[in-house]
Amino acid sequence: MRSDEIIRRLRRSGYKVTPQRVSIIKTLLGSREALTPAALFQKVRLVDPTVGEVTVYRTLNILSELGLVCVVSTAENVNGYIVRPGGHHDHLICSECGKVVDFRNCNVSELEKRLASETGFVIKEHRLDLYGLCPQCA
Amino acid sequence: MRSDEIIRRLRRSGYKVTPQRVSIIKTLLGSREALTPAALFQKVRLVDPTVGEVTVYRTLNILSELGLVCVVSTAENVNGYIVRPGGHHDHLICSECGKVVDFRNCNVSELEKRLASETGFVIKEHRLDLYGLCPQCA
DNA sequence: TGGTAATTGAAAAGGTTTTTCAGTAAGCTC
DNA sequence: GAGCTTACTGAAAAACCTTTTCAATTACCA
Repeated sequence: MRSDEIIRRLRRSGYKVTPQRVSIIKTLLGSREALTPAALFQKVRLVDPTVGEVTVYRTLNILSELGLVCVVSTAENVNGYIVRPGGHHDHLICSECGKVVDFRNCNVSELEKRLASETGFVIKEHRLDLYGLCPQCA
Repeated sequence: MRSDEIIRRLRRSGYKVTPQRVSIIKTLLGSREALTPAALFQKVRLVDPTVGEVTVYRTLNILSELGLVCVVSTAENVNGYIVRPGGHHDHLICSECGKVVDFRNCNVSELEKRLASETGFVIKEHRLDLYGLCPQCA
């Protein structure tokens, strides 16, 4: 997803496009790894010192509400945010360096069907995180 | 998993078995749903008023370290703890009432193989959470 | 170019989790 | 069992993380 797509979505949903929000979105897009609010704030402040930490939180909440970012739980019980690519996807996470790779076609629909009939649940969505070591850390 | 198994594991790892820890473990075992530290504290205090909130946190950290409980991220960005049944398992979570059902035989090993060869990752474990509505809430 | 309502940063407030500390108790040794 | 040692406890304080408040500012529509 590119920054102008995200910005368009923001505007379309009635939010104003401020320079602070643009800086935050671009910084988030520029990072391959999930960023905690604090880490994102540190990075943004280098590019645009006018951005306050509160605005980082507020912007992440908006992006999260709009489904434009998703939350990754890291090892230390801290939530990291990464930009969500279009459509459903899952994560492959390096336990060592924290790198996150998205993937699709996870194909758990068969499992969903089986569980639905066994438990009576109506299954709507899922989240699959695979943990391991990336090529660099392995 | 039964409370005496957990208690044995605690003792074997060099931790003392105190009445407070026993109360916390039994309360956690008695709940089918994941409990936040605060919710667990409320429940424990009914049974055993000598247990302080700090001890709940400390005990959860120990159980987590020993792999005896696992963390479930709930909708509101709050962490809930549930006792981990022996071996690997995944979760089926009701978005409405928060009920968590464990299941096994999730069979993502084929997917793991494919991703390993595509990305070069060494995959060690995974976590699969399915979200939907339980029979009561549907 | 105004006007208006949302947005901003800073400070304060609100929550959650951890640390500190003096007193207590589990569990080992005899 | 009794004594000893070391870990554990609750309460308060501290440390974090996140949200709310508020006056000033600014995006964006007409």
